[in-house]
Amino acid sequence: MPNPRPTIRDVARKAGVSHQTVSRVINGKDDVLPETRALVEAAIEQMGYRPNAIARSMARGQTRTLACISPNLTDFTFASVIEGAEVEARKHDYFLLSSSASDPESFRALVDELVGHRRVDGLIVINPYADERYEFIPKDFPLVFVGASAHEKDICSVSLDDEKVAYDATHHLVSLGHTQIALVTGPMEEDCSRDRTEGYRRALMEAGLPFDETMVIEGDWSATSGQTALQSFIEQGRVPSAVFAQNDRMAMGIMRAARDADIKIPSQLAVIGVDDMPLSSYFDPPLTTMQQDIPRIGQEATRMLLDIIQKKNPTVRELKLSAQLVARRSTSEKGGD
Amino acid sequence: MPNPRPTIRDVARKAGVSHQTVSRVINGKDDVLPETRALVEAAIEQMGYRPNAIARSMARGQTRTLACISPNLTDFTFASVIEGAEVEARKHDYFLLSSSASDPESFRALVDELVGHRRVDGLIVINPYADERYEFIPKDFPLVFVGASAHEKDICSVSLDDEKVAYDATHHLVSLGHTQIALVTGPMEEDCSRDRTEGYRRALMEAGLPFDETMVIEGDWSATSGQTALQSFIEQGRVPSAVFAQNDRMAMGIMRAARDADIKIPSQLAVIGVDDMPLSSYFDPPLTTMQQDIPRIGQEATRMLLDIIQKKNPTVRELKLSAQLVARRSTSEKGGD
DNA sequence: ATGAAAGCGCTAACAA
DNA sequence: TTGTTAGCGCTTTCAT
Repeated sequence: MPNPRPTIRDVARKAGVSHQTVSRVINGKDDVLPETRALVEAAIEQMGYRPNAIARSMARGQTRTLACISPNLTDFTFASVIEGAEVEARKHDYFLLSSSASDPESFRALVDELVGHRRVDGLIVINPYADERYEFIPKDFPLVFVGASAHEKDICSVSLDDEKVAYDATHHLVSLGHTQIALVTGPMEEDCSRDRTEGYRRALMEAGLPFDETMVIEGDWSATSGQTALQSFIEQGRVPSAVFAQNDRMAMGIMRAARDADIKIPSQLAVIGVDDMPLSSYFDPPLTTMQQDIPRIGQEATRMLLDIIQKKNPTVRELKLSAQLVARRSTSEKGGD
Repeated sequence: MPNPRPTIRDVARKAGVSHQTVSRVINGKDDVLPETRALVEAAIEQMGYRPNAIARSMARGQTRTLACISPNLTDFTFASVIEGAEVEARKHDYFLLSSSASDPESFRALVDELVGHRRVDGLIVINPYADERYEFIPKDFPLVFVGASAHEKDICSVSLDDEKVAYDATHHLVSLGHTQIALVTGPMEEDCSRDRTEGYRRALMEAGLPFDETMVIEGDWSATSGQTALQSFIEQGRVPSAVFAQNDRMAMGIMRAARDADIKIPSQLAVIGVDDMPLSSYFDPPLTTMQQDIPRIGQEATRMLLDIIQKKNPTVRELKLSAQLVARRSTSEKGGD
């Protein structure tokens, strides 16, 4: 750049007004004479003036930036939440700073930088109870949880209605006549996994089926863990007729293990997952799953957060979204694709 | 919060020194007497003082924030680049603001906010030539391209060596004895697709095989487009013995179409992709692909950008990374998984 | 409707 | 080594 960027004062000088008037113009205040405004706008145009966001933040005492901390940025579910949150933030003229923190310590450091140094106006935390990170969450700051409802009653949250989703998934298997329904869970330290297990249990109960602990295997959301889970059933010689995997990736691992063991899906083993990730319909066979509107979760979280920041005291403080059954061929030959 | 956050001056008053001395302490300058430092640090501790990042940005004239604009945040490839970039940025005490712009107009608006308003110190643009967005890229600003090398010679870039990757992939098929090798490309308006097509052509040439335009179908990176592509070959009754899909998602669609048409993979049709996305090894059969280290791309881009911002002159201005063949069973029964 | 003055919380240049 | 004086570029009173 040849000469430094013009400031509000440079524009003022050129337009022959005070810098305050320029400020009024760029902020769209209506108490400026049309001709004065035109004068200022011409000067702005000629000099290529652009307001400096940092200076504005400084003077206004707010950054117009939100942060979203997630265990990682690549998991499709997290990325979708972030994208939904980002789009909504931009709609309200906010930016979203998304960062990943894979462990409590890096989470702590991140929060320290982001919130401690007042770099953002609000914080969205995805999977707050994934590990010990919740200890480092600043409760006296605009905050929204995603993926788990808050244990503390005054904290806002947006999540999937995990119990209901699991109930519906299990019920789908029950309604197809299955009585040997296995469950592969996420890490049991996550509320989400426990809630989904609870929904599974309720569906069995209602169907008059026993809840058999040996039919439940804990996974870690990865395809590999699903594969391992089914393999262990196979080794024990007690292959169920259906499996409810608490997410699609594990369902994919289960289908892989079934293929390797020549178990036909769905005739010998029905499989249902949760998420409806992009390629679920391309699996072989296409995967039946509980489809959730993930970007919406991010969107709602951002809305809530902005309400809190603007002191509007959100009407809903705990939002639970539902998921829809998408029946494909992994549970019935008649399923769609 | 009870009383407002303490400022550098509050701390100074309490410690009985000037605010400047406090500034020196929090910035780790060494020209402070140990006892003075201790005094100040005690005051900081007692008052719970934390420096304000915005004020620092204001005074220093830099934000310590970088931006990365991508077509979207959910595509695994993009998300991986972003994650790699973010991790590297944090390592250097910078933040990364990642935003998505699906079309040129929203790209323009985003750049205007980010760069025009000086909200960030540098910019990484993923897929700059995806559409007309390159017109809106500010060339007089610290900038790094990802996914395509720059047409203008003074712009830095990090990308995959697309020509070579495609050459290697095609060569793999040739070496397996295939002579009817089809190609499914990404959008031909993207350099990446053209370069990969070029590599495909070169491998054929070297093998003495003709480059047949009718064996090339343009896709859009989606699984659906891969599926459609193979279906159209099938309809024409000219199914090739092998297909090189320019990414894994399209390869997945191809495998799906083959399954639907009872074409056996790899015996009747060999398939190879590019990326090695997380579930590639879970496809049926596991997909042979060209594996790239995507986070590394983001990492290198950030490094380059920081070089530009700090020293103004990166040693390498155009970095092309390579990819490795991962042979699985979609090209040969003997492949791994 | 417009301007003047005061600050937001910090860093930088210079002085002591 | 430490303190003083100026800003950074803007918004926000409060006058006029």
